[in-house]
Amino acid sequence: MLDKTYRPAEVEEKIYALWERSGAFAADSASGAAPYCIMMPPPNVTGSLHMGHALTFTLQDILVRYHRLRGLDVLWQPGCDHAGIATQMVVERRLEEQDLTRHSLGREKFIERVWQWKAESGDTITRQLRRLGASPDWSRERFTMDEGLSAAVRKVFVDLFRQGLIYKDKRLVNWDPKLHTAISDLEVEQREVTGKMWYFKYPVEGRERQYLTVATTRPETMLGDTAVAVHPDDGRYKGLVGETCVLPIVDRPIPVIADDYADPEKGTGAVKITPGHDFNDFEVGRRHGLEMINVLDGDARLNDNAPERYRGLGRYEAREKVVAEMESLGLVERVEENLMTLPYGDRSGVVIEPWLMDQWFVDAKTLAQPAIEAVEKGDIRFVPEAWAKTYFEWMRNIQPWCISRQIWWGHQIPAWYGPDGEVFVEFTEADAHAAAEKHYGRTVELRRDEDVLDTWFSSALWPFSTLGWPGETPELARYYPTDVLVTGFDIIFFWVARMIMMGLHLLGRVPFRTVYIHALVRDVQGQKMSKSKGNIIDPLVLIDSYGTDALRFTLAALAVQGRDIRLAESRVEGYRNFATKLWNAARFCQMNGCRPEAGFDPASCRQTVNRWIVGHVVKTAGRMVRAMEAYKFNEAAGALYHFTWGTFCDWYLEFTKPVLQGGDEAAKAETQATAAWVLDQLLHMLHPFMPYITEELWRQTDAGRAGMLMSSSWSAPDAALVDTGAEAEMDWVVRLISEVRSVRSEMRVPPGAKIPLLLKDAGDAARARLAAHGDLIRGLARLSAAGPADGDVPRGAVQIVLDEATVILPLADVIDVAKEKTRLEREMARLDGEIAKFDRKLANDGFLRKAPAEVIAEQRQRRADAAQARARLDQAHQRLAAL
RNA sequence: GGGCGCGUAGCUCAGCGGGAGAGCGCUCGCCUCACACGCGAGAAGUCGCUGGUUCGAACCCAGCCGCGCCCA
Repeated sequence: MLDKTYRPAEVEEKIYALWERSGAFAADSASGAAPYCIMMPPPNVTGSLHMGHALTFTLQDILVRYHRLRGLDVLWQPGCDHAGIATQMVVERRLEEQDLTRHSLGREKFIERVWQWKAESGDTITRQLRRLGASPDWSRERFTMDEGLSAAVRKVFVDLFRQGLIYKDKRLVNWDPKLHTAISDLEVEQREVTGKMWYFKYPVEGRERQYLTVATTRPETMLGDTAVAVHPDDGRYKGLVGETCVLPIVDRPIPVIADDYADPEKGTGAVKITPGHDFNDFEVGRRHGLEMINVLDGDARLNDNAPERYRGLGRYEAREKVVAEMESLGLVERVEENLMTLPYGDRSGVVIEPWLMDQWFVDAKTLAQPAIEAVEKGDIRFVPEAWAKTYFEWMRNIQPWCISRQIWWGHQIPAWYGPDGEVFVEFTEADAHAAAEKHYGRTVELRRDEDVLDTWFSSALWPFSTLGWPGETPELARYYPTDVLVTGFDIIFFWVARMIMMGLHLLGRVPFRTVYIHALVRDVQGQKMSKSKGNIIDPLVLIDSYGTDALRFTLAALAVQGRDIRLAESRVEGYRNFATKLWNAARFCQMNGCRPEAGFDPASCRQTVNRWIVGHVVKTAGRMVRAMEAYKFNEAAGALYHFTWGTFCDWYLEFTKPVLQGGDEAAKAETQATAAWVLDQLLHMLHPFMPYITEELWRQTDAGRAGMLMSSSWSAPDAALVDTGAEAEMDWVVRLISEVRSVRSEMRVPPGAKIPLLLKDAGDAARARLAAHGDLIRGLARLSAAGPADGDVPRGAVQIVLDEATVILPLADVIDVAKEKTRLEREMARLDGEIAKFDRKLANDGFLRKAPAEVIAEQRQRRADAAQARARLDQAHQRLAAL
């Protein structure tokens, strides 16, 4: 016998172990079934489970469990990402505690420490994924730093280099002065801050007391100025173009140049140009062949290119000193408050410096072209479709991708330099030596490039490197292209776009056919969850309180396309209650001998209630399947929730009570088998959403079952099983009972009191229905008797209109005739309003001419129904008045 | 500045051309033999504003107001 409540903590661990041990997660590439593959977005090894993970992995697990049940050979490929910068930061912080730095340790020892750390705590996230009930093929787990995946990275680097798609270039990059590495544009966060705008006067050479005023938010960079630019059409400065300014403090002559970049509307219209420290200025510098002076070092301190008294100062100290000095020179015109955006490193949180240096780049523009076309042609579909726009927007304006990082943890770039700086990009060191020997005609010392690659470079290969590429493995042939990629919009650029580019370029085929983009999980106020705000909801805490299934169901029910999820704990609690409800429905079935019957055919049901519930199962299954195919998780969850609670529990199980306790053995046996079948269908349909409780119920409701629920198979029952007659009949019963209950409650009839019911003016169908379902109507409406009214209507009765019939409840003791009259009058007035509305519509010539015939017919029917009800109410009213 | 999205019941949100819905909360009544993590009944909304298209608009279009996100 099942316990009274479901206790997830006692079930989940046990069930997960059963699943995993059985091998049910594993893909079977030898099976004859069609393949279905999802690549798990690899979480950081350093990571621990947060709400975003909970959502994305829940949705993926729903998809893979659903497709397994549908009989497909499912591969959900798991693994972790080495997360270069993040992981290195964690390990460095740990070293700090022991007064060590990575430099004191040396590269090799440091890398050892990182691997050590990964071995100790790298499985935290995968352990937590197991608690979520995730069912990937763990036997195929991969790590981006695995030898196989690393070899793929080296091969891609070498190939792209030879194709000219990877190159080394001296450009301005985003330099993180705290982490001492370049980062890509995407790793830079633009934050709005209030700063100052200083207006500096630069003296014009050879013109006494004449100045050009330039505005700057970063005074310290003036030490690297190499020009002042004005707009070519700006009349104010016409005569100055070609002249020379004397850069104050530095005393360097710099030209006044004409360039469109200078905006006459902004500031003074004259702008200082620092090509070494500003992206826009860099372009201006290129156009005019300006000198590019770098005045900062890797710590963002002033270097030897600055005047001696500035050297070694931090950028902010230098700023103060420059301002002070300009002031003492009388060259500060004014200072204003200024709202501006500053670039911050997303990991370090410090202001990024544009810094001129040699870095490796991917020619993203070339790779983007086919990737854009793939989405345009529909080879890849975004769900919701709107995200394709975001994708196009970025892809069409894509910049060279800076892929080198000045850190140690990651894939070291396979490039070696000869004594004269000649570069040899090769798959191995031996190859590099061979190439160098060929080049120089002798053996030379080679120095390997110190840098490692952006982590996203290896993630971009994930959909095929995990399948054994560049080897031609059976897995690659079978599972690539994968079916769907499930992820958040925040990494469309970081990851999705790059996988598409790499997949198309290297394999000639898209990596996935569909990209499902889900929402962000926010708190109830709609705030993004973050540690600093302290509004984090820990999924593991929710799991501890309410069970994994409740959390999963909540996330699915809230996963509406195109809208962020505001997570309130009360929702999780509500779905925990739902799990308990399901549990108790199963308990009821069990207590009443409803055991699954082998070979049960729902089409063979004779009992109306059973034919009715079977039809509902069919409809629910249809809704669920359609929703799943459209990635409308909320609709699938909603359909299952409403059927389970609102139909199966609220009505069907109540309907079965008289039968199950009655003496008609045939009806009883059929009902037991049907109830068991319905529950069985429910367990299958709910399993992807609530895997633990459904699996546990599967085990407990029938000891004789052969396998596990997760490995069983399910297909939607035949649509032909819907019996519209049974539907109309039971719908009538439901309406009758609901009406009676409503009146009882309104009239304050004590819940325990049994009252008689009479049905007046009923047609044959209604009379038959009342007779057929008398037992359950009496039980659920708490009636002493229910039968047709043949004689006069008793005095002091409440009257309810039900289609053509009137339901009479003689309640002489409790009824207040005046109040009852008012109630009927209110109801009649409401119907009059409705009828008038229909009449207006039906009198409208335009409506009759242009509206579809079925809409007109429907309006006519509804008018007729309303009129009938109105007439019955009128009769009821007259009967009351006659009292 | 450019782009995207959102304003529907107290809260969180479905619905996106022909009858205003759900969950939570609230009110009333019930320990009714599966379930009080429950059962039954109910109250509650000029569907942001203004105009347009249409026989018909919460739904389509335009403008406005408010909010959010992304990119410069």
